[in-house]
Amino acid sequence: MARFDVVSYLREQVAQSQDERPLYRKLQDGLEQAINDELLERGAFMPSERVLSAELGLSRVTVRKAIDELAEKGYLIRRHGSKTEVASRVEKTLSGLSSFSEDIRSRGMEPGTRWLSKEITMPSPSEVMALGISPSEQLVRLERLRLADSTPIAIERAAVLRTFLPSADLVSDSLYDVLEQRNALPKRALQRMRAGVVSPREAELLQCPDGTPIFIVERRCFLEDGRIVEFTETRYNGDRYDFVVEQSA
Amino acid sequence: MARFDVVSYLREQVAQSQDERPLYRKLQDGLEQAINDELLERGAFMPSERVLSAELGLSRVTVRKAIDELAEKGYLIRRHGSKTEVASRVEKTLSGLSSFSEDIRSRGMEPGTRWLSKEITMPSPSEVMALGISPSEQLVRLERLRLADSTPIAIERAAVLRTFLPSADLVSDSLYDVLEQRNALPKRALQRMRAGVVSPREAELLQCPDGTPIFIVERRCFLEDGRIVEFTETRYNGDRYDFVVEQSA
DNA sequence: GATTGATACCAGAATAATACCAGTTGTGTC
DNA sequence: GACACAACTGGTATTATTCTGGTATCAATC
Repeated sequence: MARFDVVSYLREQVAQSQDERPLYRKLQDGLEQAINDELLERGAFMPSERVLSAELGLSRVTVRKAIDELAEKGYLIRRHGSKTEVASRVEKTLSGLSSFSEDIRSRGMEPGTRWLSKEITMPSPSEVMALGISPSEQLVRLERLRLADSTPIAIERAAVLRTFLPSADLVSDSLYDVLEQRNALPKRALQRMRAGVVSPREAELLQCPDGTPIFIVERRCFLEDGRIVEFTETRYNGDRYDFVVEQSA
Repeated sequence: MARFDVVSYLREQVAQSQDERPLYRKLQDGLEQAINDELLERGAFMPSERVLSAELGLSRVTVRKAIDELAEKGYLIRRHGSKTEVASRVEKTLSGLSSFSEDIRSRGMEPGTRWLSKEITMPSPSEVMALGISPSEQLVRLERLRLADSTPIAIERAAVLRTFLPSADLVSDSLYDVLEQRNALPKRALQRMRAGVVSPREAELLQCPDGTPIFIVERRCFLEDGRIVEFTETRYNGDRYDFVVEQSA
């Protein structure tokens, strides 16, 4: 997109005065919108901070803050001495399915993770059923604790076929980043939600009392061609977590 | 939402003098209502305390107390030096949530219903909040047991505004049939799902043991013009019921 | 004690303007 | 093409002001 167009688009976004957002937030939201709507194309370069600052009538500090936030979220790529580039991939994998981290952040809390184990191992009976494999076929299992404001909130156990993930060591932070690099990013998911009661091990990991209700989410992720990639079970402390969904007729 | 709109809406809420609620509670309830009805959108920023105090004619202590209470409940996010933000429970848009009867039938079981009560009555505190009515305004409450193959599986409690349903006797089988006849068929719903533990009364009705996990679904149904019609809470026996939904990119 | 008001002060965020440093890109010359 | 230099870029820092939430105090009323 030509600079002229981007800048006037952003100028409109920032000029909106009927709401209480800080200026950097208006610019951030405007940029994010421009990227999502492909007014700012993937791989394109942004006007420089100084140009945006001058053209939008904002201080460079304000412009930088907006850009930094989007870089943090993966929308933009920052390189010292070089113009900022629109990332060629956007984080979202499945529409309407936000990541745990996004979800926790949206509740005003800080997300965190603690790895419990990453191994190649034999599948459990439910993993055999879910992934449709033989009981003697090994898989990669990733188990971690999910935190919100440093409080354990969920135990997540992901089982991934070795076809798509040969080694557990490939995953440092995000499983989906690795799957994407390997052209195995899921396009469809089935989620099953139910309630349960905390087990002694879970009670210890989640630091909650016996009898605490558990919100259990099983997720099966599929490629476009229908092959299953991953089976993940997440067990949330039911006293601390809920799901909100929207439905329209 | 524009500050002007928020402030005049809240001014109306606070001006209600027909009840005994303290001022901070009126403001708190008004804010909660505005958030639930999405007049105050998730992720939006509030006017500052000082602006609200001046515009609503309340002391800042009063405004702060209302906001603090909502922040404590997770509706608002407080950040020192920065305006208060409406928490965004990231809402997932899901397809495939079907009616109870359809769902049970698709599992090869026969759905059934047993009415526990149909009455015009005073609202509970959560119904007051959910429907945005005054505590002295009566509503229609319909309580029934949901069966699968004659086994009790859920307790459903629906509260409907008398604007849309003047009498409980109008409902013989399906609430939605009646609402449709009265041109009040909901077009949109928000559902909140969480886990809990069965109460003694529920254990008796659902014929399940103490400690059984409960899958709780709260549903708020809206007309096309945004007005709320109904607030329903359904408590499912977690050992017998789960939800399966599909999502795609 | 709870509610509510008025006022004062503190700490942090948002924003602006300016200066300087380090890295990249563009341009001109050989 | 290689190289030097200028211009541009992002990165960091400083000073300053204003607005924000956070805390405290005194006071009146129910």
